[in-house]
Amino acid sequence: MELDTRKFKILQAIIKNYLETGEPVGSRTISKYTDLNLSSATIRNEMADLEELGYIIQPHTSAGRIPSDKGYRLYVDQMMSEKEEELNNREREVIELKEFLSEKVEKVEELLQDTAKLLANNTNYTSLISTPKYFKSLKFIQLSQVESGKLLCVVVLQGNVIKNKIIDLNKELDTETILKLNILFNNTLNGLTMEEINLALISRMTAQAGEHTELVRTILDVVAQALSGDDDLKIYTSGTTNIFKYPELSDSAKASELICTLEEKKLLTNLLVDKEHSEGKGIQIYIGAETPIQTMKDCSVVTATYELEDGVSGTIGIIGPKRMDYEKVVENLKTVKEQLDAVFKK
Amino acid sequence: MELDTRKFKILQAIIKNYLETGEPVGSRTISKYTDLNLSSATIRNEMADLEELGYIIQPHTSAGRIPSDKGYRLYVDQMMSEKEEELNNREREVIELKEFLSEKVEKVEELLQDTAKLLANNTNYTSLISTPKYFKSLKFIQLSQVESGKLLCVVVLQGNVIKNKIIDLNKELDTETILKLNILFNNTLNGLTMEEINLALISRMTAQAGEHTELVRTILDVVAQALSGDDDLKIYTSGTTNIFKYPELSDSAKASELICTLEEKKLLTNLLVDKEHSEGKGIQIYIGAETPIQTMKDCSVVTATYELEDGVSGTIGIIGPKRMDYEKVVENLKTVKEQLDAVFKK
DNA sequence: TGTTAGCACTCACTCTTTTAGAGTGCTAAT
DNA sequence: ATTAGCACTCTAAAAGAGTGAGTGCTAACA
Repeated sequence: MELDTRKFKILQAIIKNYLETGEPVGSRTISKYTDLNLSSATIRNEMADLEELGYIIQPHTSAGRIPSDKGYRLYVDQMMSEKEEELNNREREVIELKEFLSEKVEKVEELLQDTAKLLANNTNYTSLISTPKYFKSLKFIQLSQVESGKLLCVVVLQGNVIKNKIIDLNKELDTETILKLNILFNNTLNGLTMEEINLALISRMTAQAGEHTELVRTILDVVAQALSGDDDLKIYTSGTTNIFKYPELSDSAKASELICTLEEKKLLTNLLVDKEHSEGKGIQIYIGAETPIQTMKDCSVVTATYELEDGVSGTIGIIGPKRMDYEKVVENLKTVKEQLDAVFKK
Repeated sequence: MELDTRKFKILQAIIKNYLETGEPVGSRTISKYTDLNLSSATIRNEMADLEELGYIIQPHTSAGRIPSDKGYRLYVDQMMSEKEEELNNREREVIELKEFLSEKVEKVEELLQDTAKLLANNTNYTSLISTPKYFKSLKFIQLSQVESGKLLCVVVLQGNVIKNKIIDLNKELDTETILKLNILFNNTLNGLTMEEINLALISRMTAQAGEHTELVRTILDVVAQALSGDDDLKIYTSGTTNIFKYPELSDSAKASELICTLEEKKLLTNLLVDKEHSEGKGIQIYIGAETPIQTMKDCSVVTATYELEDGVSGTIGIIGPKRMDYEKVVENLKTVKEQLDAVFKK
């Protein structure tokens, strides 16, 4: 049995209607509100076929049909039109966003949090956003003695991201030595990435350091830590409570589980890696069981990746019920993505 | 009508029982499970009095009684015994905590987050913790040129808290000038607090700066920002979903409202200031409507303040239903507070 | 005078039954 | 191939009945 044009149309109508109303849709509704001019009985036959094909589901015998995961999949892959009429509204949104975002480019964290909040408010779903994985290369390093026995080590990375650490010295250092170390580090490592700092370089440095070999090693550790940027990955969420707007998610058990997942940010990293379901343009859609996070199997997740430069990127995402307004969400994500790209490039 | 010993005992029995069971408690229960040897009828009479006095409430005509806010207040103020037997258990807990905490003193943020998690797990309520308001005085300042036209400004505060900012210069600076500025700032401002940096000092500095007056001003702004520490106040929450364990909080509307409040960390700052209900030892208990946050009027909140040094402190708190196990919560908070004090003093 | 037994009464809860409505599947006619 | 018609299914909401915990009041008692 194949999906002919009529079945396709009917399926589309069912899904559209369900997305709008959130109620299972019956044959009569489709019969009335499509231009197919078919009686409900005919629709019923087709629906039975569609169910057999796995695109729709009957919650119980005497209910209408709702889309299955497979149905949704088909919808987002083939049915979601990018309506041109909506561009108008969209354009307005873009501008608002721009104004909103450009106010405070300073504090990246705050910017991201606000962006998440904006997204959550706009869509009425839960949003999440991860800090970008910045900076691959070293730009500048500054060592200075804060007080006796304490060496302040400031590392500036490409993209003007700054890390610092105070190192406890076991002996005193004179100003001259510190100056020398500063020059040594900056001359040797400037512009290099984690990978480019190899053993050859390191041994050259330790050789030059003379009696301060140990210290150089310690400082290199700090640099490594900074470059790895492991501990920088932060994930912000917003609009958690929006899930209560959707009865299918808001019973105590499910809500609790979901909110728990959102609180344990670490669990969310899975969402930020997988690119399997990417559909060009850096938008990924996970429907139901497709999501890499078990607890979200009753949700859909849409993510987008914003980029600063090659390979330096973060992720924004929306989590909502499977019957979310995918078009709106994708629109919003695209807009925000563009805005973020723009802001960071500046 | 006064609260004689018998009424006191009965009230205590009612509250204890209610805290344990979570069910309204009836006269028969009290009659059986106290050593007063009174019939249920007598208890009923007393209960009627206690209700008139405002200590207990009847949810509906044919239900037992539950404590009112006033009743809880009396309980935490006068009935909560610090049972010595519990000290044993407590001692064990302390040690566990110590091991747990001493692992990672490095990353304060992580430490606090983990502490919050620990508290939430231990108590089965929601926990919150605020970063300490550090550092009042300036320890060290370091200016250095990262690349042409960009000046890196690192400010180290008492307590080794580090802030940095990159300043865009409108003109080039030579190494000598930067050195001079470094010396100027460190000599003039070292060890001073926000308040001590007065206009006299500032004008002296700008005078000495010569053509770089404007730059000095900019740097002073950075210093001021760092010293104010406004943007440092962070609040972490954990165990949000624990509220679902308490039916009186977990209906959709209330839970949503609560979680929303917890998400909007800014709203929580109110909890961290007010000291009105402090009961020695830095433990504050807010019952129901007493809390400064409207949305928590069905909860009780217990907070403790941990201190680094005079006036430098943060707050830990527990949010739960009014029928929370106050003794346990207070124990836990005390323990954690002590641990944090110890860790930070080290 | 304080305490108690006894009893009628209240009210939330649970369980069952009823009803209404939406929607289906099947059959026979077109 | 499509449709009208009808019996059937199932949910959700409403209505009703029974249960039990707990009360308030009264009258008797020590």
